[in-house]
Amino acid sequence: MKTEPDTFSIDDLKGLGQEQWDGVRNFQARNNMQKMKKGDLVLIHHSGKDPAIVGLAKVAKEAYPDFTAFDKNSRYYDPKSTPDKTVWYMVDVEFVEKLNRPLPLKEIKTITELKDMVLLKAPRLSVQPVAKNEFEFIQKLAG
DNA sequence: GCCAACGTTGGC
DNA sequence: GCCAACGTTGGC
Repeated sequence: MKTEPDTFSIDDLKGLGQEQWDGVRNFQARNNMQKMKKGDLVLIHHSGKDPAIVGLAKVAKEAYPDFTAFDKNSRYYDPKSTPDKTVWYMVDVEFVEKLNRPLPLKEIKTITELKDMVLLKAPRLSVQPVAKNEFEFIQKLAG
């Protein structure tokens, strides 16, 4: 899962312990969230300045309606989604750990084992699948 | 249903 | 700050 550290960083998640991953307004990303199961591990990636995979989280609650879409005052308000007919969903994410060594995007690009990562092919997709071998490789490298 | 225009994201 | 990639919108 990607996030802008200026908006919500791994340290923010660490401080809160757990948080609702709201504001996802992209169908592909939403579909990926709906596939998540409680306990699934999640890599957290910072986008923007110094893009890097920075930490680990896990799914604390499976997909449920993102109510910020119903709130006219929310920056994530979307009239397409109503309580009766929900379009957007979110999951709850729980902090697990920060990587001992954040893995910069620049470095990911040079690693053969990680060359097929969705992160490199669809940099704009905010919730994306990670292959098992990719995940294990990153854990071993940066854990 | 297609496609141009536009806005947003994210890497550099 | 720029630009490429991509998703969404709206006119036809």
